[in-house]
Amino acid sequence: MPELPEVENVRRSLLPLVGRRIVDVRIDRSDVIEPTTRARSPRARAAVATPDRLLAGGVVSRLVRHGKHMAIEATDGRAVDVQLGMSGQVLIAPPGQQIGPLTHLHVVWSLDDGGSFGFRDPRRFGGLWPAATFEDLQKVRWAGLGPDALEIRAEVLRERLSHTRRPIKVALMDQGVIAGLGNIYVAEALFDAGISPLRPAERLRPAEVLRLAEGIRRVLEAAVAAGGSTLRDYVNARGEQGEFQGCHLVYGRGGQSCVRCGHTLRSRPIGQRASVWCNKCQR
DNA sequence: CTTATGACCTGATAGC
DNA sequence: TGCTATCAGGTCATAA
Repeated sequence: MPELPEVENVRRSLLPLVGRRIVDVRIDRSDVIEPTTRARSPRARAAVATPDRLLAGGVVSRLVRHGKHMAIEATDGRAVDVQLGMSGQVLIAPPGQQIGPLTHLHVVWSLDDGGSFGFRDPRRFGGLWPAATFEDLQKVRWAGLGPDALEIRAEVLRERLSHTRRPIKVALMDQGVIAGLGNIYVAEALFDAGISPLRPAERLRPAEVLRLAEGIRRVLEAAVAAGGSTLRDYVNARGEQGEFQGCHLVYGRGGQSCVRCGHTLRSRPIGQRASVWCNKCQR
């Protein structure tokens, strides 16, 4: 999916929404709303997927990100948690323009200035989770998330890693441990820190956790500044691609040479996910 | 409790 | 050209 840098760029490109009133919500596919309740009856589904729960009539007050989640809040308190999953996009159209036509455009919000924004998700691993208030949203949807990766502190990370023997790569992918990293940025951060993805998390030494926390922040800050990574689908709300894919030092470079030492980068699945690292630089 | 596995979806690409 | 297999930025429920 969009990982933290991509979600942050979506958030920033959506900031023109703040202060706009939502005058209409068109729902083309109600099962992207609270998709975890997909098993419910059609009647219950319809009750969950109403314009009112999707901020109809409200004025957008804030866009808040935590990890890979983004909340859209209205001045009356209502909020919607947006999760992009693997292929989700939020797209904005200025006054006088249309978002589409596009396939898999599931929800479109119309604004008081004639603009609009929409939620698109071909693969439907993402979704929208309405809440009565932002506090409810945090309680129900965000309480299980670890601290945001962009601001991770070494002492906090050390505590979070100290109770699991899973490979560090797998632990960092767990949103309950630290929120925001996915397959790309875990690989890049571990390379930056010089730590093998296979190391049991609880066995990292304090100095290594310090390097790791710094590596995570450094990589994410650079990726945010570069507009995120576009491998295939990712675009921000204005439809612009990211540039950080050109800066990947290990992700997607299995079999090529390490930019630091020249050794051939190793590549094999860890925790069911493709992983690439340098055996010499990462210990 | 922690950890592993399959399921959920579509679409792009590689190989035959 | 057209078929099938594989893979992809991520969770989630369930089983071990």
